[in-house]
Parts: sequence; structure tokens; C-alpha cells
Amino acid sequence: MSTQYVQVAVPVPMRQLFTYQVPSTMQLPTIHVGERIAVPFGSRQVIAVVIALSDECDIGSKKIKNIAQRLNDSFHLSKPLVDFLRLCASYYHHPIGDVFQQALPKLLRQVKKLDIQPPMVWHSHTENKVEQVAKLASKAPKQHALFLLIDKHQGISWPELRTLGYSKTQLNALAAKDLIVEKEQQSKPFIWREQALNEENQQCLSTEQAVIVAAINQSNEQFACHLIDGITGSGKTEVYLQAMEKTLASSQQVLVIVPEIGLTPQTLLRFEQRFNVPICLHHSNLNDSERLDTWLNAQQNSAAIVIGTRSAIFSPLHHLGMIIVDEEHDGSLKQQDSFRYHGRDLAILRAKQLNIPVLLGSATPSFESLQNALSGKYQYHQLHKRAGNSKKAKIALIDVAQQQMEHGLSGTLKQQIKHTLARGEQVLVFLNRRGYAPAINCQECHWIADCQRCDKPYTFHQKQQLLICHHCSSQKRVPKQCPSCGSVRIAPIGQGTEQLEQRIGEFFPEASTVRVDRDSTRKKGELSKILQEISDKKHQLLIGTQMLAKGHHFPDVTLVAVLDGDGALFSFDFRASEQMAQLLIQVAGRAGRASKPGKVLVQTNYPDHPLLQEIVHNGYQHFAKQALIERQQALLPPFSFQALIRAEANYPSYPEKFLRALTEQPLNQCEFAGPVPAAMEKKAGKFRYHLIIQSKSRKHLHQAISQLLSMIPEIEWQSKVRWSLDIDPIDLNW
DNA sequence: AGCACGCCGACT
DNA sequence: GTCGGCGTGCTC
Repeated sequence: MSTQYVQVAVPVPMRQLFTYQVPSTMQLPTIHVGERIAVPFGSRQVIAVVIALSDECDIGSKKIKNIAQRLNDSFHLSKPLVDFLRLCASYYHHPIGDVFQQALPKLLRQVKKLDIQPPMVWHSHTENKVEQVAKLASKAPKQHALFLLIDKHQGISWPELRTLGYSKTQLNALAAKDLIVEKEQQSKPFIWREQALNEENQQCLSTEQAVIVAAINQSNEQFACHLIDGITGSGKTEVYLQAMEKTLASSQQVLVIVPEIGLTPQTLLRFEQRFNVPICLHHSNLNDSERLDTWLNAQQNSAAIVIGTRSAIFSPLHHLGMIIVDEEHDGSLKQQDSFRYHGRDLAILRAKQLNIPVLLGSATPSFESLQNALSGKYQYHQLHKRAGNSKKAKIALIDVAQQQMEHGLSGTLKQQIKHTLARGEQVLVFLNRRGYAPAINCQECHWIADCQRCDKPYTFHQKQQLLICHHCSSQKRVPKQCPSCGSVRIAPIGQGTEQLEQRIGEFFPEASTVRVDRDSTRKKGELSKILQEISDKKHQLLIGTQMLAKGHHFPDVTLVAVLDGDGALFSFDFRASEQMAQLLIQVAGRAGRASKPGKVLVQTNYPDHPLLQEIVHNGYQHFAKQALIERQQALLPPFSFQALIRAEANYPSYPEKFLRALTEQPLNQCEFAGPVPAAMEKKAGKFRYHLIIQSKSRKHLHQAISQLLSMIPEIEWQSKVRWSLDIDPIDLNW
């Protein structure tokens, strides 16, 4: 008996499945769960994924439609992947079609016929031209290095080479010299061979590292979550690499999830140099067909290792044996729009489902993971020792309450910067506010230029001579006169990075200054250009926002200054101090090197604040344990679980009325907090409110959300507002 | 999310 | 007169 009906996930934001009839002409070959099909939906045709098969119809026969077409390609989803995606949709209470859409590369979501080019990879020529290569070594070292890489790997893709920092020009130059050639990739399944491991690159493990690798190996065949808590430079990557060996050696695949900026040439090179196996990349710099290549390589088992950002968690790896989440505390692992999933949490979910181990690594673990480790839910591994003899940077506070400040710099800090520059070393100055000044005002009547759509001051950008709203990106000319009193005495107030760059240049005219923020790196390739200049020591004074704190190593920076250390201390977001501590420790780890340890100076008005004291004197672990006690007393995450419903509308009262109607529902062992106006009540012309649902039990929270969602259609304000749901929210300010 | 349908304002 | 603005409702 063949299948008469299928239930499918359709790419629309609706929390339901749709049923279609399978015409008898399409019943063979047998239709499977995970198959992509084209269906008529409303007035258009869309690609849907088969979720369930049935012989009965649960819907009125007038409504039901036939499948338009079965796509006879091999790009279907496996049953375990379908199960995983259903679990994702259910955990996040998110529309299932939307979840499936995230898991499919764009090219596989289009109805129009696919024109699939086989992926191309580079090989070196067999009749090696030894002399020519030797000549390259002196004349074109970069080309030489590129040749050696290709020669060693025989079949490396352009996205990999690009990520490793090579250019098309260099590639073309080698091809013109007939040293390398581009061939179609042979998509043969990955099978481990002895020579796939380059043992000469293996580092000798410390006792600490060896114990961890052994523990991971022991749980290799089953689910276990390992938290590897190790300071920067303690050799986490080496632990990953050696822990992967056993999995790869059994011809199973490994998935590595990294933060958005984490896929640096150095990281990829470590993997390339260690394993001579096919590695595929999955990140935002890939184009549609490169994404499809990675997807297909994963699916056809021709990729051994997939390294990617959060959405790589949906890679169709059929022989997945291990998942690694690097920098598990990093905010970029959580998607902050539409489907708000957390890459780390889904990694754990997927590992559990496949019964395989998952490794979380960080120098500054999230409180969630730390608590799970401390409570014994995860295996907790600490790396205390730094590799080699390098010392970690010291963090110290500068009490600015009693000091004369000049453009945000205290006298003490200026002295320190001066000394550091005099020694020929680099200084990094943090200020988390881009633009020239966070506001402009009238000096007579104190009128402030506010964005009408957001009710917040415009940021003044001097270079562009514009007022820009950092919340909705709207722009405005700087008024010549105050619209309120007519005065022409209009001046900026406060300081942003643009102004800081200018002022600090005046203080230290002998130093070359560079600014790294969203504005100065807007152009493509600009960031890597600046980073290169920094590592070439073309600049001595680096000024930047958080952007500069992530991922990059600055061995010649020996002084890091944080101008405003107080922002996080009194924030109403309970995670602000956690995030600040992580930032401080991360920068401290990135500055300096073995021979020249770095120093981090934090300007504060509250040098006695217990949280700051804890970080400075006892380090992240002690700080975290202290802060966890406070969280427990206040019953905040990770000691409770939260969901956040955001609502927005063009009229001020609707969002609140809508959310208030929800709070009338009695809940089982869950509490409401709110509705409250969002931190920015008005943004881009919309009025926004928040409602938090909190519970000590995840199960009860889950039930409460189901209950609330089911009653939403009956709320009279429902059609007047746009609402969204965030499970385990991180940023409560949005 | 799309897309159609429908009801009001300012154009050739 | 009709073009098009976006509010509303529906999609197996």
C-alpha cells in the first residue's frame, strides 16, 4: 500500500504542518520523510519538506491539494536530521517551516530547477618543477606557501584557501606557471587512512591536557558533555585536535562550531596541518553555491570535518561522531532575530539525540555552562597552566572618582600610555561608543536633538557631518540653530571613538593612531587590512569598540585601557556584569606575549565594588562563583528558566494590552514578570513591550508557553500587534 | 512570509 | 475616472 497523504513543513512562519494528497502517479518510488517536494500554497508554489506520511486525511476534502511535483534529486534530509529539526522547533516553540528553512541552503529552497556545478578543488601538478618552486621561495614567498599547501593537500577548495588568507591573484599566478590545476572534486566518502594524521605537528600534551583527552576518549561512544575551562593560551585547541583523533579514526565526522569572527586563518591552519582529511567551511562569507557545496559534502559524507558558525549545527552530517563548540560563552552563538536559537544549546541537543560526545570550550564559560559543570551535569575539565612560560595579563583598577579627567582619560592612564609608547609597545583603548559624541545639545536652553522615531538622542558623526540614530539608522543634518530657542550655540556632549581618536592623537602626537569600529571598517576587507597594519606595527595606539576585543591576538599590545568600566555594574540587565567580566578576561588573554606580558587598566568610579574586586584579585572563576550565588538567591538563570515575549505596534497602548491579556492566564508553577516597556520603549517608530515568563522547571515553562500560544488567537489585540517569542533570552534590552 | 482582496486619497 | 497606499485575512 503506498502513501496517500503527506504532512509537510512549509516555509511560512506558522506553527503547524500542512497536509497534501499524493496523486497515484507520484506514489512510486516510495515517498520518504525528509524528501523535498514542490506544493501549491495559496497562490504560489513553494518547496516543502515531508515530515510525516499517512493513509488518512485529517482535513476537509475541499481544502486539500495535490503535491505539485516530487523533486527527483538526492538532496533530501535524513530521518535523524528531520527528528532533530522537529525537536528544535518544539524546544523553541518556533514555526517548523522556518526551522527547516534555516537548515536548507538557499539554492535548495528555490522552486526553479537547480543548475549544479560540481565543486572544484586545487591540485598540484604531478610532474613537479622543482627549480621553479625553489625560485618561488625567494621571489614570491606567499605563492610558495600556497603551492606547498596545495601540494600537501591535493584537493583543497577555494573557500578554504581564501579563509587561510590567500587571494585569487596568487592562485591564478601559480596556475599560469602550470604548477597547480583545478579539478572536479571527487565526492568519495571519507574513510580514515593512517597518513591522514600528521603526527609531526602534534604537540606534547601536559598532564592536565592528557587527562582531559583520556576522559573524552573514554566517553567517545556515547553522549557526554565536556566543559573545557581553560585560560587563553592553555592549549584548548590541542585538546580538541587530539580528542578528535579517535572519532576521525573510526571514520566518523566532526562538527566544529566557532563564533562569528572565530574562523581565522590560524584556527583553520591548525586543523589543516594536523589532519589530511577533507575539511568544509560554513560561514557568512560563503556565497550560495559554496554553501551548497559544503552542504552536499556533509550530506554525501565526503567531508570529514565541518567548521562553521552557529547555523552549521544544521549540517546534514550522517556520520557525525563529535561536536565541538569553541568559545561557548560567545554571544554570536545565539541568533538574535526570527528563529532565536543558541548554537551551543542545539549542539548539546543534537549530541544527545545522536548519543555522541560534545565539547564546550572557553576561558570564560557562560554561567549556564559553568553551573551545569559545577553541579556535575557536565564533565568539568580545567586547564590552569599556560603553555610555554607565558604569563597572563594583570588586571588593575584606576580610581577616577577623585581624578581630573581629560577627554575620558585620567592622569594615571595618560602616564601609563606614555610609558608604554616610550618602550615602543602598542596600546589598546576601549570605548564602547562609536561616533564623535553620543548627543548634541543647545548650550542656552539645553535642548537635545532626539530621533523622533526612537525618542533617543542622535549620535553626532563629525566626519560625515551627520546626526545618525544608532537605533534605527535614520540620518539628519546638524541644525545650525536650536529649533527650540533659536540659539546657534549647538555643541556635542560626551565622547565616542571618533572623538577619542582625535583627542588622543593630540595627547600623543608621536604615535600613529588607528580606530577600529563599525564605522571605520564598513568597507569589505578594511578590517583585515587594519589588523594586518596593527600586526606590522604601523600603529601604536589602537582605539576601538568591543569589536577589537574578539578573536584577534595582539602580541605587541602590552597595555589595554578600558575607559568606562562602570557601565555594567549598575545595569538592569542581570547579565551585564557577566559579559563585562568575560570581556576583560578575554582582552587580558589576547594582549602581550611570553616575553612581554600585558596589563589591563580599568577606569572606574567604584574601585571597591565587590564584582570588580573579585575579577581583579581572584580571577574569573571566583567572580563567577560569587555571582552565581547572587543569581541563586535572586532565582535568576541558570537557577530558573525564562522565556520572553516581545510585542510591538504602531500605537502605544496595543503591545501592553496584548501582553496583559496573556497574563490573565493562570500558569502552573510559572510566573509572569511584566508586561514592562522595553528598554527602548519606542524604536523606529514602533512601541514595544516585554513580558517574561519564568519558572524553576523547564518542563513547566514549556507547558506554559504552549498554553499561552494556544490562546493568542483569541486575544482581541492579537491582530494589532507583532509579537515574537524568545526562549532562554540573553539580551533583555531588545 | 507572501499574496489577494478591499477600501480610501491624489494624480494623468 | 484609475493608480496605489497599506490594513486584514488566508494559506493544506
